[in-house]
Amino acid sequence: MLDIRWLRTHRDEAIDRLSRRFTDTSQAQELIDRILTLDEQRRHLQQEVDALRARQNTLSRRLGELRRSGNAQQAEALLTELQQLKTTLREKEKALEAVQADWHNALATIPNCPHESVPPGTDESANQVIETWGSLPEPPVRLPHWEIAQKHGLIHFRWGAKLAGSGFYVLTGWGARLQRALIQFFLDEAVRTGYVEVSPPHLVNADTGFGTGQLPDKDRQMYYIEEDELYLIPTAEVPVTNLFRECILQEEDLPIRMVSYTPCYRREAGSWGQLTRGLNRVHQFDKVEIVHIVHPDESYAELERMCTYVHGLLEKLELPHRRVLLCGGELGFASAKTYDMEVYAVGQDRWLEVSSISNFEAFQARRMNLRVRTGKHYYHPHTLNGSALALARLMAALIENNYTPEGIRLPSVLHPYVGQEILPFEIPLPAWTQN
RNA sequence: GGAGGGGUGGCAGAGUGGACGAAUGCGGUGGACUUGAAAUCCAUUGGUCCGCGAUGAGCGGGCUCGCGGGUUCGAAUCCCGCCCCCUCCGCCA
Repeated sequence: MLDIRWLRTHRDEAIDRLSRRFTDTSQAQELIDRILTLDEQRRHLQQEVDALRARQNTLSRRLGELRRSGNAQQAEALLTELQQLKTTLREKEKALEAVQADWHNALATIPNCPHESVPPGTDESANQVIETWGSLPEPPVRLPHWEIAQKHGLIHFRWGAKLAGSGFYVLTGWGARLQRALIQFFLDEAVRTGYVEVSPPHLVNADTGFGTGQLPDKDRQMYYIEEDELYLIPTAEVPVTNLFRECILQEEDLPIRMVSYTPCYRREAGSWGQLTRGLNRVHQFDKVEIVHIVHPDESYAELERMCTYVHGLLEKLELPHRRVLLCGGELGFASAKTYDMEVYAVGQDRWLEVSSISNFEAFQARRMNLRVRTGKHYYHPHTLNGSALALARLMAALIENNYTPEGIRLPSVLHPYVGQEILPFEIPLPAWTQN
């Protein structure tokens, strides 16, 4: 949620920054001018209603006094006046209520203003590759992970489809073992770095979905359980950030740095095709997420620190990767600035997004009503989060880049976690796994 | 799922239709006393929206006693629905 008071005095700046998300300024201008108009109306009606209520309060109190002093005649006259006042008040209140609803709805559906360093643009082509690490392997054979994994019993795609439908998969044998090792490795790294580990519910209510900005924006992208009015989390960001919804923190509580492993559930409505084969786009994947809450002056330095941390993980995994600055149109609804970390997957000859690191500034804190107290004053802290890291695609890259006829070679950092230096192919799974 | 009890300010805890934004205690802040501290005394102490004011201090008004609706001139208080917590029963990893 943007700050309405800031919008009142910074209309042009807001339009300028918001325009980075669109093809031209007109869309941003419409959004901003609509909320400013509604805000005018709202404040005007509020004043009228407040005045009527003040009068009602005064007269009601007087009526009580008259009754007590036994002045029945004057009391009757006052009662008639108050009954009329009540009618007009109800009409005004209704009008105010309607405008307030529009006002809230309009404000809640405006995306965050991109930071000034965010390039304008509406699609991938406007993204900027900031930095690339590692050299791209050039193996004699390039195989996509779904072929390798299927043939050698790491992943069973048909089973996934059978159990839940397309876009689901079942890990088997060494595939399942690799995933478990990666989760453990990422959590250990984070805890060693000083993060506090959090393991939250995978189902959340609508207030929680609203707090981080998934609702109402991403309504159709989340799985919804109607009977209990609960959403399956699309990322740990949602429950972990919302731990602080409706909270007042002390300044010494900051910075808060949390890490959380959860599965992520995403409907991915409308996505299909060659680019979504195998593990590239699935309805459920595992992810270790880091969530930070920091002082507003610190948030952009913190964003860089998070990127450095994620880069460190990828380096330990010996994967070629690059950092991409997203353009305005590619930003998520709540984000002011986002870097993606992409890993090169040689079998597909493609860069796969394995981490998305964002600064939401005060956008989420405002939605959640999260504040920090300093003496008599309050401010909204900045929230950030990033994947560290997302597993399905990372496994895809590990499998493709480290494929040998004997098995999948593992980076040394994973050896203790897997108990192997290689995911060997010569130990076959039982025949029934081919069902 | 069933039965019962409960949800009031930072905390504890009164309040069952009007003088209640809310007694009292604790805590916090400022001050007096003191070399300093403790004790004591005095004052002050929630959030939010709107207006005036300089985006400050301050002043005025509205809303806020789990949440939403209703009754009433007037609701913390009465009625209805929902949520959460506790106890017992049932079910269950």
